[in-house]
Amino acid sequence: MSAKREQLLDTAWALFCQRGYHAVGIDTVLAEAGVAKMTLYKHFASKDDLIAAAMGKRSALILAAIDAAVAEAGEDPRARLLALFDWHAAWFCTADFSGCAFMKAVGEFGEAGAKPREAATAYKRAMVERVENLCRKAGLKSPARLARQLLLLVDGATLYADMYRDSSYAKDARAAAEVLIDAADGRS
Amino acid sequence: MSAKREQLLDTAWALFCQRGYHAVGIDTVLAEAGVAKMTLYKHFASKDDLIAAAMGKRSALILAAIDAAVAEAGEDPRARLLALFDWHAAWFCTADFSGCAFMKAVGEFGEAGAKPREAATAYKRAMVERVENLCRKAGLKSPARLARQLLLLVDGATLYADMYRDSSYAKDARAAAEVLIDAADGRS
DNA sequence: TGGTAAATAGACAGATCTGTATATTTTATT
DNA sequence: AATAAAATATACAGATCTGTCTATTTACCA
Repeated sequence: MSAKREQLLDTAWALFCQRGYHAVGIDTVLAEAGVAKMTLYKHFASKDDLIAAAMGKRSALILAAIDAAVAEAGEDPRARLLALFDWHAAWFCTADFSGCAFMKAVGEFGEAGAKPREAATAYKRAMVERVENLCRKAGLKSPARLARQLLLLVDGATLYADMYRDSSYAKDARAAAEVLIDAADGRS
Repeated sequence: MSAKREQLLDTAWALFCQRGYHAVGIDTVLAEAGVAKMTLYKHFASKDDLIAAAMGKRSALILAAIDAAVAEAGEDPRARLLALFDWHAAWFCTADFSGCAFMKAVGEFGEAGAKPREAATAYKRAMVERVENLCRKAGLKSPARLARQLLLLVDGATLYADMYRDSSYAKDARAAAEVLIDAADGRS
């Protein structure tokens, strides 16, 4: 609703993703967003709350984008699964790609109840659920396990693409995924 | 050489890995290690230096442990490759497992020249080199690509095992690795 | 046992951090 | 134009952070 609130969420997401959650102070976010400090604390109870809210907003956007990419891939179940990898490949090639802020949150917020950590696990849970459904609808064997394995590839690729600033890991992940999918396909 | 120095490196590694690099202050490390502040700054120029040194020490230890596990796996090339996954599975089950400090360093030190980041990339590079050699000696097709793919699985599993505190991702990664290895094996 | 190196305690500077308090100004709506 | 809500500026408290300084004590080794 509030434009300033959205500005904060977007700026916070970008900065935290680039430089880390603890390394970036509130004042930096405020300066970059062009928002006063009191506005932040009127919208969010704490820095952790801002972080969790930014992750929540982004989670919804990303999941919607992936759903759209899957839908665009047509009816073929195999193509729908591979659309996930193509979406990530395109993401890795964006100019401001700097890794997955959800997995970075796991690294920085080790404590069990921390809100950013919970936001991250919720996102990944939603992700694996989607992939599992795709696997199941494709009639693949052991859909739950296959979904987990495919996400190991996706997140592994995201990590390495960020680490070496090399988008080509997406291709490797996709190729590996094809092998796993073929192996789980009873008709082949 | 110095016992205090080693104490610092080991304590720093454990704390940073558990709670994050920026979230843990020097004073916490000193208190936990039972070492005076001046001793730290006589051995290391800065906190980043301490971090990088701790990563360097641990890198050598881990690579040696993995080499030993591979050697123990015998002569069969496939078994040698899978030993990597078994080693990780055992690691995930340790009481104090809290993810991979190298990949967490990538998340927290985004700047290109940062010492902890360089220590992390160096470690992962040594790792992929080893796996690539194993793939090559096993006579597998596209050994370089396969090595990268296997490491996507390894690090993906490490991430999820930490995230959900669930060691079973090692099994999924291993099973996927077997499929990829079989597919790359011309004799099968 | 004397001398040298390593480690210590503890205070401190200076910066930065999160979060709050107060009073003012802008914006939007009616 | 009047009123209510949203956002602002600014200062501040209190904590925490890295890194330094000085003086003292411990440990080792010839």
